[in-house]
Amino acid sequence: MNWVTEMETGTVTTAPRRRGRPRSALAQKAIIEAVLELLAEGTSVEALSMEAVASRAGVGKATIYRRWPHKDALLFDAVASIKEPLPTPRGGSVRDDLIQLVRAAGKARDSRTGRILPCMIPELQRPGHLRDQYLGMVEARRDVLRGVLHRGIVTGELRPDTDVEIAVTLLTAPAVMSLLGSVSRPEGEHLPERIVDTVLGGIASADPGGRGQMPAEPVQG
Amino acid sequence: MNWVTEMETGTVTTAPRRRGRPRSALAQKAIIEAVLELLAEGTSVEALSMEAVASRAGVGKATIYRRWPHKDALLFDAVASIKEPLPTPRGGSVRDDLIQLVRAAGKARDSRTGRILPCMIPELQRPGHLRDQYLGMVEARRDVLRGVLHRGIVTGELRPDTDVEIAVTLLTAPAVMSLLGSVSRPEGEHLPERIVDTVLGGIASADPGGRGQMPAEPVQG
Amino acid sequence: MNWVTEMETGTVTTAPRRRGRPRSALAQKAIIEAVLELLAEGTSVEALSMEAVASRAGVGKATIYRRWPHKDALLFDAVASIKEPLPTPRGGSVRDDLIQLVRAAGKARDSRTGRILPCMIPELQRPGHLRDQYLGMVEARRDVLRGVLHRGIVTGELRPDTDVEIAVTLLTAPAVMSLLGSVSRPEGEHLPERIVDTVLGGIASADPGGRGQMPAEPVQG
Amino acid sequence: MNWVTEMETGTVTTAPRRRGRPRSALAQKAIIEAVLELLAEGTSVEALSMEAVASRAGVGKATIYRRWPHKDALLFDAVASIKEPLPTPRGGSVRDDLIQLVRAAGKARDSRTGRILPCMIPELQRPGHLRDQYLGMVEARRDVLRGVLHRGIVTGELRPDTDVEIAVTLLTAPAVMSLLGSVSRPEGEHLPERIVDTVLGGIASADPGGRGQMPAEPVQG
DNA sequence: TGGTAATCGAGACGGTACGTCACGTCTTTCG
DNA sequence: CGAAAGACGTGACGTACCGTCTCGATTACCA
Repeated sequence: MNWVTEMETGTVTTAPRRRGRPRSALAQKAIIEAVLELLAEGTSVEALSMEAVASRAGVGKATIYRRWPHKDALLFDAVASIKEPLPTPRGGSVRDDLIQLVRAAGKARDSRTGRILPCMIPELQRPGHLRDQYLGMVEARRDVLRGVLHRGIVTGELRPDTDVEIAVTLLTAPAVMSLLGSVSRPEGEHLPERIVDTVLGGIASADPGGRGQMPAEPVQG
Repeated sequence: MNWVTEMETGTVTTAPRRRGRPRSALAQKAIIEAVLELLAEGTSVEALSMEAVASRAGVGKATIYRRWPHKDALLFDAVASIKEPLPTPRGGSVRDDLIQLVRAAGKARDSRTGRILPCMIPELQRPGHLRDQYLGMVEARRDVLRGVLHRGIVTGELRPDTDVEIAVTLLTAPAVMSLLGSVSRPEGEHLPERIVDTVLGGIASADPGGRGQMPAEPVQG
Repeated sequence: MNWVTEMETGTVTTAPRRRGRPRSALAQKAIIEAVLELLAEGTSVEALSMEAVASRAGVGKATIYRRWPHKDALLFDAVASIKEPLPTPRGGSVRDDLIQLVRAAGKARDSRTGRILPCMIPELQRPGHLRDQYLGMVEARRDVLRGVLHRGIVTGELRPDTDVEIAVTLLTAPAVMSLLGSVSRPEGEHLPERIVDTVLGGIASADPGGRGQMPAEPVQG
Repeated sequence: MNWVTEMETGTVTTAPRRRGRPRSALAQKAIIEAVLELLAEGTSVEALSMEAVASRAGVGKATIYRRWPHKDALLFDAVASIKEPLPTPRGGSVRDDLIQLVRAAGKARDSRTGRILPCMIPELQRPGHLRDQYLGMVEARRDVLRGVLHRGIVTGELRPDTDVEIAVTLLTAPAVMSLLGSVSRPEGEHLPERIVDTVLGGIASADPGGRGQMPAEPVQG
């Protein structure tokens, strides 16, 4: 899942137990924690220096580079370490499950997490480890959502012609908006409920002359 | 609107014409263009060096720093310079207008623009010039969307209890997704139409037992 | 004698009177004066900037470069401008003439002059305009000294086997020392007289066994 | 004695051995050597850039600035490092000792040394480390000369009324002249012998009417 | 229990980019 | 048309980090 465990996790049985002094688990944790502290304090990814991390963690620079090959790798692990566990829908009504998932996703805008995640976005533009692993994490969450939607179609709670991908995108929208941080977002009570209900019910009038539900004709941009 | 025009725009009537050799408009343009080229080539914000910009633009470093005080300022102006003009809805049916706006927003994922915009996201987390100006630009676009939605409520095309802020968020989501770049996005033909129609019509069945439209009871996380 | 006069001195009669605004003689003087002020204030040649000169003189940089091609050229002219006129011996006794010349040379350690001249020394190491012109000025002064010494040999005031070149060097010594500025120098009343009398009379005892006047034998280092 | 040893020399007994990787003695030497090479190649102090030094020495700029705070400091240490050891007179006749000392001083005009030393002269005008330390080195050499002259007075080889300070200045002059480099200097065989003998014996005729030894009357400039 | 070996904090290493300043030239407007 | 003002491309300044490399000191294990 990350650089450190990759290199430390071997076959369970063999466990060749590298000779010499083992690596300090405290140092490991202190380094990750130092990165998160600095990012949460408003240090930009650009301005975050390995030297500052080492100093804040009370650790030598070599101790960091022994574990992570690059600054990017450390950053990714640090960000990955704050991920909440994958939510599992309770299996009640589709509406209840969606509300639960949207609420869980909305937690991502919590104080520290919400300030840290956006730092990684530019790194996701170019192909590479960070992008692939980050994408995997995001897709896992979206798959949970897809599962609930497909179940809703099967149970008849959702219309059979439901555009699942579009629906996933819409239900994820508020969490994604919170990543941007600076745009105004809907607020108030029962936000997850309002979102889910809007997606479920739509906003068009029941019948304003046939418009809204069926496209009158394709519109060219 | 940006650092350069701020310092060059004086009282409209007087135009005192600063003494000495005027700043070269060619250099100005070459610098911005060099930044955009480098970003589009995959250079990360972190790796984008003023020295590379100067070299690419065929310009001295001092010529850059004479115009922008920081790398951030230059980056913001460069990104701001590629903004498309604010779209104006044609004023047909609400559905048509929304499709037009979503399509216009989707154009942001065009080759160069789409690769450049995400670079600025981390800069938007901390208060400052970049955040405020970027926010202003984004809100202007969202206001256009709000206007169309309110008109729909008045004309009866949209339900009177429509949650406008939620709807704005849902309709903006796909464009934002494409900015993030790394998550899977819905694809295929007539994407703007599908998005708008999903938001307009919802996904819930007409009546699977009263669920979907009205919450049975508030759900606690 | 310097860059400016070379290019400005024409035939007296013709005086073609160049068109346009004549060059300001005030600017010329202000520039030289600014250089001397800055050097006397302790600004090293290395730290002395054309920008500072222009600012101090209340002059544009181009006005300087229109007159002198390089910083070195300006520096040389500035230093040359403080040279006292060539001394002419009165033609009395050789001793009196030497004292007069030594005293005139000693004046070079006057406050401002003494602080400025040493700045040029490193520039004299490499061939070039500065070196050649400076060398010419120095040699002119030494030639006056040589003339007096040769006259002394003719009149019998000096010994016929006098090593003129060595004597010139010795008589110039104190002035040269004052260029170094930091070494301890002889002080007290009647310094020129003491120097000349020491060179004239030597320091060896009249007869401590033949030593001192005539070498007992050549000594190898 | 210089910046580096100052900071590395601790209490002789304890030698606390600073933590971390020790500074490379090779880099130290390479840097000094690079400065001397560049100066000897004719690079002026003004034109000598730290970047060129680092490049020539195959060293990072930080490695230089870790050891010397300023360009001046590095220059001084570089120049100080080429100082020949203090000469010790053999203790023969005063004449022999003086010739030995003058010859030793004359060696300073050897190829590289002679081209490097004059670079420092302007730095000696303003108070500061360079001036003080340079002054100390020069005075040590002059003290050796003073010692020989005083011994000569005691042994009777020199006249009891010898003006020691003037004599020191005269005997040092030729070496100083050679440092200045651009003025014409006496040349030929047995130069140290000719200088010493001229100073010892003077140049005045034995008796051209009482002049030369005793001033007829004080002369005012 | 005493080697052996990899770890630790510390910090120097060769580089690269930063943002500033001065060079000598060029291009404006004003007098 | 010259003078001032000041922008131009160039390149060095001294600083800060990068990722690597020694240091002496500190742990574990294995013999």
